[in-house]
Amino acid sequence: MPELPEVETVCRGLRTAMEGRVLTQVTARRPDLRFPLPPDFEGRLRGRRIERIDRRAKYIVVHLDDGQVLIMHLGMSGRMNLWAPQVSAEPPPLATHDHVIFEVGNGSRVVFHDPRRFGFMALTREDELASHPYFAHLGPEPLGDIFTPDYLSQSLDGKRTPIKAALLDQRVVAGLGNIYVCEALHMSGISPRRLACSVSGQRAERLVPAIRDVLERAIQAGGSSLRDYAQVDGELGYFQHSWQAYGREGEPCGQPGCSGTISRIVQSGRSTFFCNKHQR
DNA sequence: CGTACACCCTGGCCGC
DNA sequence: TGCGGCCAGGGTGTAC
Repeated sequence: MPELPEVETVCRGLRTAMEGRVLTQVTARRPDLRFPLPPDFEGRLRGRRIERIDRRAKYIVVHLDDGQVLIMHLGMSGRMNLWAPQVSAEPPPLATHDHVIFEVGNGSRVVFHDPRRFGFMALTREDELASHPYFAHLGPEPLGDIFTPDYLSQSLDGKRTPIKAALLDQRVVAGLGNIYVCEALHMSGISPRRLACSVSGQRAERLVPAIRDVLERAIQAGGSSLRDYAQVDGELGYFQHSWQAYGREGEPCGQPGCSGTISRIVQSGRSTFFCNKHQR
């Protein structure tokens, strides 16, 4: 159930398991993920060495030694399950919704598991990556240097949509999802219904660090759970985390000094959780 | 052009 | 226990 911090955690796990190693075998058990897999998907990956694994927004970007790039997206329910020979004598039996299996040169195995099949994989080339349809229109990384209060104010200028929707727009900032938008707005005291164009000045000064904060703390939590999970069952893609607003309808607002209650509303078809006392 | 909404798919949970 | 309805963390295509 991945948002940016979960994808970052998955990337870190995959790096450990795969970077610098050869894909000895790739098996796609069904060709129809969110989009059809590219032609000869297995053959184009087999025998390739993995040079580097990056994250861009919620995409996992795998650079191969022949200039190809494997792009993976976990969608809503995608996970990666790791297995290595030192964990158990035999790999666990394949389960329903285990769609793609990557076998790595050191004998370990990575399995893409995705019940809802909103996840997808694509192949492109290094020199076409930036202009690829998935990447061409992405805004800056929320944890990068470009994403500043000034940048945010400018890019929200004139937008009459609610700030909640604007922050989910990947052209404004790339990689924010429903949970962390709720959390960052809660932390910075901004109403999700406020018009995007009115988030500038002091509000933008509060919102940008709040976004960084919630993401960084979640990545830290993921990092520590990664160690635990990898030891237990190698399952990447989900970790326990406690939210201040998300999923807490009817509970007291946790903000220090606020006596409000968390409400749930629907904005552009998605749940928004917020405190209508301190978020203005 | 920007915004709003349906849709892709499966599973879990809740109420009857 | 069984079943229908509702919900879910994403991204895209279409209609206005």
